Amino acid sequence: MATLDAKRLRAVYRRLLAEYGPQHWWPGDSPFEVMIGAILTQNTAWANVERGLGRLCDRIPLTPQAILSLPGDELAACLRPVGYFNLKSQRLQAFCRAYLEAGGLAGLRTLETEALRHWLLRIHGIGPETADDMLLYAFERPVFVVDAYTRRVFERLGVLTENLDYETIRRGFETALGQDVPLFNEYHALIVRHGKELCRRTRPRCPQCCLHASCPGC
DNA sequence: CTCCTGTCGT
DNA sequence: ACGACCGGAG
Repeated sequence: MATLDAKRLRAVYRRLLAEYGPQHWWPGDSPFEVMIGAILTQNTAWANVERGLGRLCDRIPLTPQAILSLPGDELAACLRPVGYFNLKSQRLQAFCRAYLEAGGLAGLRTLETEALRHWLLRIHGIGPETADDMLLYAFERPVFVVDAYTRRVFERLGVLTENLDYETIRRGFETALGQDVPLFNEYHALIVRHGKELCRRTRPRCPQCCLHASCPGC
């Protein structure tokens, strides 16, 4: 991939921030809650995740020990509004086992970012995007999160070409933008907001889009 | 590529 | 009645 244009990426960021304002993603929750939220929100609307977490919260404290003590089918029942509840019940418990084995937050925090990333990716149910969500929003590591919205928005803008693999895109953004945690945090949140509301897969609302003037896709 | 699944907006 | 949802595994 040709090097991403840093000025272009910053211009897009400024425009999105001016349009939507700060998104305040995951500011108040504990790192552990951010991590389980990252698993539950896989291909799932966040509103449904909040319902699932609320039901779980009513039943047990949100700790790895309590989540592991709950029988898998009862955990799945709490997670029903989330969708994929049987899968996510298993993924959540697999994550909690690994989390405790690693010595919890205190143990994980000592790892370098690359080592922590590889540790996360070895857990069943954690792929590149979920791992990077955790690295950025729970551990505040300078990792740019790439998701389906990122691909769609920047392909339409002519910044990305199709069929680029995850790592290529992630490194492209990180190289262009520098290691800036607050920027990565806000940028990803803005991309999600924009992809959801305006730059939708079908029938994108191009006439209302704040990036319309600089977008060759419409 | 297919499966996993409830909930929302259109 | 759909399609889409802050994806990942087989």
